[in-house]
Amino acid sequence: MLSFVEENYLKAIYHLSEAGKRPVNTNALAEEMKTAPASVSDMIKRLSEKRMVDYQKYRGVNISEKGKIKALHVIRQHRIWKVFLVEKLNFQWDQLDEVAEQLEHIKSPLLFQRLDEFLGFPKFDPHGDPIPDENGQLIEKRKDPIAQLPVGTASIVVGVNGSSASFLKYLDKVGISIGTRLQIVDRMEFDGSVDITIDGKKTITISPTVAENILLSEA
Amino acid sequence: MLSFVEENYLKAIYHLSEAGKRPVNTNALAEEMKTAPASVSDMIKRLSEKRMVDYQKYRGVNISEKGKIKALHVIRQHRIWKVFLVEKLNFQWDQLDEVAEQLEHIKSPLLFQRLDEFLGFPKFDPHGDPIPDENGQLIEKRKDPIAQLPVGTASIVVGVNGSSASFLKYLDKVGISIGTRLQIVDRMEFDGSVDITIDGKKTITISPTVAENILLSEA
DNA sequence: ATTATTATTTCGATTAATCTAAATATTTTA
DNA sequence: TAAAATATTTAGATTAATCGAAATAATAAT
Ligand SMILES: [Mn+2]
Ligand SMILES: [Mn+2]
Ligand SMILES: [Mn+2]
Ligand SMILES: [Mn+2]
Repeated sequence: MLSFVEENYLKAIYHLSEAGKRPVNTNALAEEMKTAPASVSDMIKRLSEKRMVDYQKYRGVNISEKGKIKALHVIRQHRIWKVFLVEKLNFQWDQLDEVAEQLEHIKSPLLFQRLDEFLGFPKFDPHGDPIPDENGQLIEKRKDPIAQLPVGTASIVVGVNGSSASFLKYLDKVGISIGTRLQIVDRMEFDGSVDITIDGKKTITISPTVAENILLSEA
Repeated sequence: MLSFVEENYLKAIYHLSEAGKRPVNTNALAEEMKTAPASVSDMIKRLSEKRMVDYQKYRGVNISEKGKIKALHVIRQHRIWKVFLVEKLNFQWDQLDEVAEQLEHIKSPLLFQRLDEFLGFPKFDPHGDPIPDENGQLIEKRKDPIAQLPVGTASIVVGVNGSSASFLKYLDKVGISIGTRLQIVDRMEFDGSVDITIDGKKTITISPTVAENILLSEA
């Protein structure tokens, strides 16, 4: 059984390695975990003994298959709780992480089974991030920024890049959130501004920066 | 900030002292916490330094005002989660404690505020135990076993003594749960068996033992 | 009032998680 | 390629939580 701390490390390693694609170095992990590099060295040794990571000193750490499954399990629980907090308890986006970071460590398969059912088996969390299934399978849909899609595209908002308060407030104001249907109606060649229609109702112009940071689903 | 373990100890001290009425001795606490008495001595010292308990060695431990408030806070959270698990996730009684023991330690005033609201500000948990308010106030209603109430009494089931699986299964079978309305229609003098009407529908006879273990509200 | 029994505390260790400072390895730069 | 800079690990402590064994205090029995 992994401790809360070990689970948090695994999750960080998973994310920093981009799902296991590249090794993670000690300082990056120390920064992510807000601990001293020395503490990271210690913890990596522990995780290595538990076969959760592959590790050769000075070479960085790679998550193992076993570790990846565990990490995805925690990520699943994290995201399911987020859905609950937003859908049922009306949490704001910026209040989510602090609580989900705690709730994700609750040990009870039954709880998550029932919670998942209660929420209608959601596939994406409130940020548009996909929820892994019980086996750690991620059905990652491609997400493309508006800026990279052709005029005429009509699709669903599945995520945003970054999460600055001012950007989220802007989205709120113009009426865009996860699940909103957008259509790209025009693109200004001179600066990349885009006209979009929101939910088939009103049409607004968004800046190139905004177009870069709103992600639409491929289908 | 108290650790999970400290919170669990405080709760145990609160319960074993019957809400602070009497001191708790080391062995009783060790048994309750399933630890060695030596560990209890250590922990009591820690809690005493934090002014959560009053302690003189060999004299037992008394919960302090500060400690009582903290304990009631944890108890509140424990019971609110139980309501959630039963009402929203359809947990059985015997599956509750393991999960609630974990969830009760989540640190987030906002979460409990919202959860309380989501559940409609429940006053009692699924076992009929009262939920303390945010200030630790307990509006404890008297609970009387059927065996001690006069014939003619009509009232609501607010709790049961004990929680053996077979007893709970029996209650389930005859259709009695927290909130069920019962009327005492007759009592056999020779053995104390009682005839009760359930929800104004069917009338059944319960044994003296059962009559001793079903608790009705005073009002 | 001793003695025996029981309860409690202290002592000394262990494990998990953390830190600072020092040592060592790797990488970069000149 | 040797020195300088950076990254990482090791060494040695600390704190929380736990334990078994030994010492001590309190209580009960003779
Ligand atoms: Mn070390
Ligand atoms: Mn976490
Ligand atoms: Mn000690
Ligand atoms: Mn607990």
